[in-house]
Amino acid sequence: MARPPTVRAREIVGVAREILESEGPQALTMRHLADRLGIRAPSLYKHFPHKAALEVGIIINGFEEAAAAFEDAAEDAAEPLEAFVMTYRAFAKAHPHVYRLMTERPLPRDQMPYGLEARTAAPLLRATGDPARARATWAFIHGLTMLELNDRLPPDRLTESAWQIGVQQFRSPRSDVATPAESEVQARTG
Amino acid sequence: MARPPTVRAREIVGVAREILESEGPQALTMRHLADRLGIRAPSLYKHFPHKAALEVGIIINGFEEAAAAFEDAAEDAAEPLEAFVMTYRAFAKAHPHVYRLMTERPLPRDQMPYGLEARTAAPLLRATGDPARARATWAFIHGLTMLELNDRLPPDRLTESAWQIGVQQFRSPRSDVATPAESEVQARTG
DNA sequence: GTCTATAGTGGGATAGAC
DNA sequence: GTCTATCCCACTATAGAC
Repeated sequence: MARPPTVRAREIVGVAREILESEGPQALTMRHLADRLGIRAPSLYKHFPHKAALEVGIIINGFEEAAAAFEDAAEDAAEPLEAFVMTYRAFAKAHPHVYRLMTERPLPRDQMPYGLEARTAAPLLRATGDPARARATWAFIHGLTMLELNDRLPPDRLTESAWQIGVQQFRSPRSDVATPAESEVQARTG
Repeated sequence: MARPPTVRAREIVGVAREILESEGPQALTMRHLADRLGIRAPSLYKHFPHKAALEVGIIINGFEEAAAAFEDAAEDAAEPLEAFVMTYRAFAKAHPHVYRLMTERPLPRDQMPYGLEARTAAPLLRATGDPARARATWAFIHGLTMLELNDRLPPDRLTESAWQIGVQQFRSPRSDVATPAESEVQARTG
């Protein structure tokens, strides 16, 4: 949020996130949220100009939690990429609807605390060593995560193998093939 | 579809897909579709029991088009994986809303023509050589595709590098690290 | 910060006549 | 296969009083 949210706004975001996580996005209506809070729907508009602002609050909340989890996982990890992937998968599985909100639309960067995106991306950046490589690795992780969350894959054992293969491939740069043009170092990885 | 669709049903699906592609999912309403067809909304229910059945028609339509494109791309390709990725990206970019419909929910396999899923998956399976490897590769391609479609990545040059790195990694199995347990051969890759 | 009341819009789906 | 008429649902948002 551009301006720091009030205590009450934070409470409302918390309840909104609970509704989203436990009942799904269709259930996150202004009426339902108000019911849960014991107030009337129109009162919510004193705290948030529109529903989208409320969702931005949930997104920020999710990023803060994810960033902390990724940082914890990176501490003293013998295999940083494995540790990251495990934590990432666990976060998405535990909060599928929040995860979708965080990844399915353009990030509202102008309404987010400065540095939060970079902080969340930092552990993977360190584990991969290069911003472009980090993005490719993230794409793999995100892709398999979404296919799992959306129940899109046949229920077989291949998915676990795919996770292993992907981590294996991205763990460190290949030494047996010529590498493409070195990508410039850049902090922002998203 | 379980039963072969009538000619009229096919026409309706075609128009529905046009609406979806050109105006987005919110625009795909029974009323709007009926307007385009010059009929009334209730009449649509003589052709489809509910809106979901109409969407299944669009999904099948999309798979048939994608499968044909992938097969064309695989013919005489010196670099099968590069060729596949180029075609896949182009399909998703040309039909973003159809692509989302095809990947964002469980496949309605029982309502689809037999073999269509496998046929669509075959070119990537051949390019990667192994079902589990194919799934990992697909996850990377799908992940980066979705992040691009959803405008989720910062507008920098890293994304093109990420595409290159991913293709490089998955082009052939690594020879410089020990491989994990060999995954069993299985045709169904999704 | 909360309320009541309500405007305005949109959606999916059905009954029954022709 | 199409129609008319209609039901019932849901939503965001605003005005104005307390």
